[in-house]
Amino acid sequence: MKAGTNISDGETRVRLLETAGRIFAEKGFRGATVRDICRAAHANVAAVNYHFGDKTGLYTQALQHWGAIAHRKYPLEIVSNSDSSAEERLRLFTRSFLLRLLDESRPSWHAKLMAKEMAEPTPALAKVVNRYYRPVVAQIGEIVRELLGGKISDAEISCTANSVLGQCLYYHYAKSVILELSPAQRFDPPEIERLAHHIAEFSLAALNRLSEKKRRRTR
Amino acid sequence: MKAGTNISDGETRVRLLETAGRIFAEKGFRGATVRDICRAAHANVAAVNYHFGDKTGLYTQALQHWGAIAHRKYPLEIVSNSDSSAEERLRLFTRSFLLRLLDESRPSWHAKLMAKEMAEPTPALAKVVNRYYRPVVAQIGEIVRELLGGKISDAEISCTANSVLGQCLYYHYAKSVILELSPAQRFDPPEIERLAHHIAEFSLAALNRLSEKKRRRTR
DNA sequence: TAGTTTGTGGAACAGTTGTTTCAAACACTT
DNA sequence: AAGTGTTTGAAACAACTGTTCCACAAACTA
Repeated sequence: MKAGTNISDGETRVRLLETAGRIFAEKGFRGATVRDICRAAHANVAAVNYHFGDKTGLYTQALQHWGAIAHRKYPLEIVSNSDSSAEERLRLFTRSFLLRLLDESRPSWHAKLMAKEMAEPTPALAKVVNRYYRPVVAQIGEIVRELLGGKISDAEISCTANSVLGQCLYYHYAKSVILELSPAQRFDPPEIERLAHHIAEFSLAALNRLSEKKRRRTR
Repeated sequence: MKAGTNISDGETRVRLLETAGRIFAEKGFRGATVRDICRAAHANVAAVNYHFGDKTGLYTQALQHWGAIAHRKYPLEIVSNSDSSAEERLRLFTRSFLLRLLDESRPSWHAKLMAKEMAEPTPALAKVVNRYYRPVVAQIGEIVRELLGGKISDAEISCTANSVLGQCLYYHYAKSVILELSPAQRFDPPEIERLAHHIAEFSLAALNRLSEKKRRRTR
């Protein structure tokens, strides 16, 4: 019988899930081998196929596993349910988003897995994007809409949200290049704070200017 | 004897170089197999090791080959030697940079290879970054410095340049995710034009606002 | 033309990959 | 304790990987 129906599936299953998240995040889907993962998880090679059917099954479930953890650890409500102004929520957003992406100290592998998915999509992309990335985009979209004010087309909102997201994600996926260009660059928490602050202020400056322009035009 | 010293190395060499660029750009270094490349280039498997030593040799030389082509095709001088204002040069920059990244019609694989390098660095990263990406960063850095005005720290310049670069590159490396989120999104030349325009206006709004603020503060 | 270098083609090699097999060990019910 | 289904472990499989070998053709030199 295939596993997966039982709730408490032993512990090798979760051990594999946890370890797979780390290794997939490090080496990508193709780069990570089943044997690597199993060795790190102190499990037999056959365990992957027994518990998850095949490698892609393990990948998909690891993605969801860590997605749920990230969801619990960095809940979006902190930003969206806040009573703060839109400006302050944007600052909160860039800060928490960048922390998710760059903080090495805590096991925030879901963000790294997502980044790998972006670079080299697998069939699991659609599900993960809709479940975990769409809310993030929706959230920054709302903030941007509020800051721009007035009635703006969805295309414009989308572009502007992308501008904020792009600034944040750049530090993650171009990290190695940035380090090559300026080896002095650090990515410790205070530096992350500084980068998040800059992105927020840059974006707020743009948004304020653009909304002013819009108001002046409609006057 | 190893090849490479002779200038006209037959034609299978260049055929491999050209084909390898395309396939490495599509599948990345690990994903692309020597057999794939050789089949597409109508060459024997042994040809790779004969002409380039090994797979990484082919990769490195393909990277440089297409780097040189991109350098010839989209010369930076168009932007930096222009007599236009800094504003106009920023618009030119985002437009030409985004075209390099997204235009599918012409074989601009160097940008795609660079993006793959960013996601999963190989030992060839350092050379390629210093030769082809550093000038790009330097250029946008200069434009930003001029637009911000006054004396600004290098760290600040760097952050701001990254903000512009990040906005552009997002559309390239998150392309599949963007398509999943909004399938109606197109990436044809007029749409690229629109995106480039948005990025330029967003960034200019931010830069103008920030330089105003700076001026007010130092007054 | 004879001899040497240079390039090519097909086959094979050694290593790694995901996956499967099957017997032994385990947990759990009756 | 016997019998049940479930999980593990070591080995092997088949396919694929980069790479090498070697015979042969083509091009050039003397």
